[in-house]
Amino acid sequence: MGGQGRLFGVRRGYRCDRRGREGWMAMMAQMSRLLVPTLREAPADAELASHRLLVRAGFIRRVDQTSGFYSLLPLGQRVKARIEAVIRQELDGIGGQECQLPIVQPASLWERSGRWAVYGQEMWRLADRHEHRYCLGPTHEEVITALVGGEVRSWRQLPQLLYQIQNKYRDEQRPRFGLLRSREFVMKDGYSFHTDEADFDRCYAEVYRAYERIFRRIGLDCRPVQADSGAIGGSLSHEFMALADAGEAEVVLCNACGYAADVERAEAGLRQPPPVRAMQRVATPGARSVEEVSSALGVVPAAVAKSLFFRATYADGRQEVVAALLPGDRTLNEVQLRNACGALELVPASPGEVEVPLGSAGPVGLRGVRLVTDREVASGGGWVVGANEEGVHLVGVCPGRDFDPGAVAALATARTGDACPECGAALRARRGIEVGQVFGLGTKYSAALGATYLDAAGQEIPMVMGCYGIGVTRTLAAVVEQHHDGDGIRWPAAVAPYGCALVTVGVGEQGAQAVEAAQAVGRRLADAGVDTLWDDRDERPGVKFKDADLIGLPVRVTFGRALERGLVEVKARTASEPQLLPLDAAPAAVAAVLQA
RNA sequence: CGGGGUGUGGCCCAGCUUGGCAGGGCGCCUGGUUCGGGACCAGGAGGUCGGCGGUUCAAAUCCGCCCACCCCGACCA
Repeated sequence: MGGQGRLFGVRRGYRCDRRGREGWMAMMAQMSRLLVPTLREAPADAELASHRLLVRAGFIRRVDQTSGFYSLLPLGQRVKARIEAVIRQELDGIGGQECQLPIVQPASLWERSGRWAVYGQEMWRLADRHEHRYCLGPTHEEVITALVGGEVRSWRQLPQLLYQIQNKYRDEQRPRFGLLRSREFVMKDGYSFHTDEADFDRCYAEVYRAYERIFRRIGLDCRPVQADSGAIGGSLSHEFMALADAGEAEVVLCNACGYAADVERAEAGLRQPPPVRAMQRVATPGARSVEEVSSALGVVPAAVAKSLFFRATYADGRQEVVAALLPGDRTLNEVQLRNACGALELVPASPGEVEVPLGSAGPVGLRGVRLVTDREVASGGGWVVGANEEGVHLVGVCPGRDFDPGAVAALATARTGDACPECGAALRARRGIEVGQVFGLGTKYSAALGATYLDAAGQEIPMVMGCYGIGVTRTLAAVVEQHHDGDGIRWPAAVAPYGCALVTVGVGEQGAQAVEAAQAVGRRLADAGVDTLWDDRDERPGVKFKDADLIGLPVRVTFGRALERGLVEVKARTASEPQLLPLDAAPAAVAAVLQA
C-alpha cells in the first residue's frame, strides 16, 4: 500500500510534456511507474562490466533459454534511441537519407552477388512454406544495390547516400559478452553510390569525419584504424575502435606518427634476417617445436623459419594444402595468409593431410603444397628450417637460392615493440571494440547486380559503391565498458536515458517538502529540455542512492534534510562530493553538468 | 565444432561425494517499528530440483540418453 505518491496525494502517471530545446518533449518520469528491475546481484552468466551493469541496472534482459538474444527494457531503449539520434543528425548533415529495408531477403539476390555460397554458416537461412529460400539479413549490400540499380539510371541522379538502422542477424557460433556479440543486433548500415572513384573518395572522407563526430559526441574514446576489408571485398577500409580491455579486436598504434591499424591489417616493420651461410643438414632428434629446435641448435627462435600447414577452401569449392613460412617467434596473421592465397577458409591441416613430418617440415623440396612466405623470411638470410625428414633440420637456408618462396606476404602479426611501418617508432598494441567500419566496395556489387548508370556520353557504367556501418547495440555496450565505476554506470550526457535523477528522501513533513521541491525542479528542467527520472518510490534513502549510482544518470539532485535551509544537493555522477545549492540554483547547476 | 563446467522459487547459491520431510540469503506480499548509502521484528506466498527413461521400498542425490546455458579454444561483420 501507501507509496509516497498516494501518501502525499501525487497524481500517478504525471508527465510534463513541454517542448524542450532539443525539439522533443522533455519529461519527468516517475520511477515507481517504470519497469526498471534493478538487481542487487548480477546473473552468473554476465562477465564483462557492460553486460553485468546493463543487466543489474535494468537496461537489458536475456531472453530465457537463448544465447545471444536480448530484450531492451525502457531504459535500454532510451539509450539506443539517443545513440541513433546522434547518428541520424550527423548523417543527415552530410546528405544521408534514411530508409528501411527488409530483414528477410531472398536467396536469389545473394546468389547473384555470389555470397550465398560464400557467406558460410553465420548467415541465418530459412525457407517459407513454398520452400523458397531466404536469409535474415546480416547486412544489406544486395538489397540496396538491387534497389538503387533499379531506380537510378542517370549520372544526374548520383551520388546517393542511403542508410538504415535496423536489426541484423548473424548465427554466431558462439555469442557472448551480452550485447557485444549477440545473434540479433541493431546496426546502422549506410551505402553510397557514385559515378566514379573520385566522388566515392570524397564521400568516404565525409562519412569518416561524420563518424569521428558521432563517436566523440556519444562519449566514446574511439580510434579510426586501417582495416582489412574482409569477406565483403573492396580496398579502402577503416574500422572505428572503442579502446577497451574487453575488446575482441587488437589494434596497433604509433604514438610518434599516428599510424593506427587493426592487427589483421598491420604490417610489422622488417628486422634483420639471420646471416647468410651455406646450407647444411643437421640432426635434431626429438626437437619439434620452434623452442626445441632453436635451443638444440643454439640459435634464437627468430632465426628459425616455421612452416604451418592449412587446408584452404576456395570460393569454387576447390581445396588444397597451403604452407605458411614465417619467423619462429611470430604469430601467424591468418587474414594476411587468406588474402595472399585467395582462400575463403583456412583450417589447420591434420597430420594425415600433409606428407612431410610436421615437426620437421620446411620449404626446401616441398611438393604438392602452395607456399606463402613472410616478407621477413623472403628478404634473405640463412634460416633454420625443417628438412622434411623426421629429426633433421637444415641451417643456412636462403630464400631464392635454396627454395622458391612462392607468394610473399606480411604473415607476422604485429605486436607491441614492432617498428611502425610509417615512421619506424615502436608500435603499441591495444584492445578495442569495433563499433564502426567504413569501406569501399568498388563495383563488386553494382557489377554483379546490374546497378549501372548512363554517363554524359550515353555509356552504361557500373556505379562505384561505399559501405558504412555502425553497431548500435554494440556501441551502447562499449559506452558502458568505457564509462563505469565500482558503483555502476556513468552515462555520458549525450546518450543517458534521462539527464538527471531526482531523489526525494525523508518522511512526514520533510518528505512532503521534498516531493514539492522535486516536482518544481523537475518542471523547470523539463522546460529547459532536460528529461528527469524522479525516484518517487517508497524506499529507504540507501536503496535510492544505490540504484541512482547503478543506473548512472549524469546528475543527481537530492531533496532531503537540507531543504530545511532551502538547499538541495547537486552531484555529478562522476564527482566525489555533492554541491549544496539553493533550490532555485539547482536547474542551472544541473544544466552546467550536462553541458560539461 | 573440440575441451571443460553448470542447470534447485524472480536473482545469488547450499544440499549431490555417502539416496531418506526441498533449504539459506536477496527480492516479493501482510502488519508493525524505522527512515541520508542496499534497515529490523513477526507472519506469509512462491519450486514438475532442465527433460525423458532406468536402478531402488525410496532419487535433487546413483546410471543412461537428450536439451539449454556458461567458460576456454577454433571461427568471425
